[in-house]
Amino acid sequence: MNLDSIGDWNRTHYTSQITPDLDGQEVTLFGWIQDIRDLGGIRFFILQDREGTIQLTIPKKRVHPEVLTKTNFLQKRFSIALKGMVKKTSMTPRGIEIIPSDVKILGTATEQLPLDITGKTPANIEARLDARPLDLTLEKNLAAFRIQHTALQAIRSFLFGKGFLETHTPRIIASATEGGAQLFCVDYFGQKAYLAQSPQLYKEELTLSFEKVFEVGPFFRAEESHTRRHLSEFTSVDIEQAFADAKDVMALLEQVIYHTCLTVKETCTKELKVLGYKFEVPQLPFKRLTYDQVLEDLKTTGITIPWGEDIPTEAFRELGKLYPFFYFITDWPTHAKAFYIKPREDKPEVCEGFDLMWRYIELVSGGTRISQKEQLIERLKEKGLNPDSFKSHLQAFDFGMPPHAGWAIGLERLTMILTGKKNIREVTLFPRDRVRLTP
RNA sequence: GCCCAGGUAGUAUAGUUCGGCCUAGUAUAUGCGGCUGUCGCCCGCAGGACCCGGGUCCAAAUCCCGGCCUGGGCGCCA
Repeated sequence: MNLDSIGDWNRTHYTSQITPDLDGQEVTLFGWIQDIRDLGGIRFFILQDREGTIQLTIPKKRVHPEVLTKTNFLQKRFSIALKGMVKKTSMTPRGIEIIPSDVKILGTATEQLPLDITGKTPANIEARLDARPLDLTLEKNLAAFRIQHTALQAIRSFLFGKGFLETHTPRIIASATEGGAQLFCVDYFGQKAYLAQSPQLYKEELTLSFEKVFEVGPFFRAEESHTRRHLSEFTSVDIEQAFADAKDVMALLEQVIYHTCLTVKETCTKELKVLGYKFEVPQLPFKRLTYDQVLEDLKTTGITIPWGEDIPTEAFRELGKLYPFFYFITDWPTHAKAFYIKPREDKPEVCEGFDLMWRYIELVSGGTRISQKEQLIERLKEKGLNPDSFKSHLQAFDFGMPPHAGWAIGLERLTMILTGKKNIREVTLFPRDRVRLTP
């Protein structure tokens, strides 16, 4: 098929901007054919663009013969441009339709699409991800990512307002930041290097100069996780603040979450409606549970965990039923947290690390960091890590490391909470997991 | 890494219990035809599938073995 050139046409409106008071006006629209209903003498197309849909109506005997000929070729997902007249009508849900006067075909599509784009026969996640570029055109998916976009925008503007600087630290690193073996190796000009699993060490080093920093970016974990809340590549929203402790950054965090929920609730009403999801903006302050309290609460559900042990998923699920919203867990056993988390001065077996939970999902983890070099070296050794491989990080502690604290939000997990999606891959454009490397 | 479940047209499913009535049903999608107000349009027609390999049996989508692939749970974590 010969495709048309876009020529000097410019879009005058998105579909969502067409209202009944534009009756009689000529508009230029760009978009895709989402659905076709041909009744014989009259033919309807649903035109979709980023912002929504609108009906194109072709009364076959009363439309330009050229338009009729052109629309004979149209199939689902063809991208088109059209000029047409806005017509007020009582016969469409939105009270308007477009009578095209000129149509250009800009892109074609296969006859048999790999997914049903009208939503009559929903596909499984696997089929959806295999055809992800098409899947993302579905209104529900557009809505989910619009919510993610809005959430991130809210977080950024809030942090800017609090004086944080946005930074960019390396993704290619020489040694582990968290310990353990869950790193992807890369060949760096013959040297062994790794993909960063977090910006942890760099953001701490930046508190020496910029004091309050944040970073949004992808990080990599080579864990063979097989769950609906893990990715091999995920997006982290990290902050680190000088002259602050866990209490300070927890207060900041709950404000960030509150502000984000409020913004999404207020500005994404259309998207939430499309998703059929309602969520309550959480009340401040969030509940703060200590690790010890959590163990007590779990006993009432019949789960007994010896002090010092990690809390298994099954227990978190029970806890989520007890606290079906956001809550902090504080005062974790020191050995259960990363080496850079500061032990409490009055009670060193417990640390100043915290998690922000949403039901059973660990959404954020953070804490006061160790700012004394000797203590950090000691903790590295306790964790079985070699201080020599952290040499370049440890030098920062010779240059006046301030007391500091920070946290990291899992952006996709936050999006799950804001959209009601149960599988993290649904809220990741092109998810990477244990088995998926394409598309 | 460990443990479960499962692979049937483009998509989603029925059928597998207890092998035969499966020449594999249904919905939707696709193609063709019809229809002037549809909006999950409607009506008719058509084409389209049992993951791969081996085994048992008169007979395998169905049972057995091996493989491949996928989903989910655990651990770990954001």
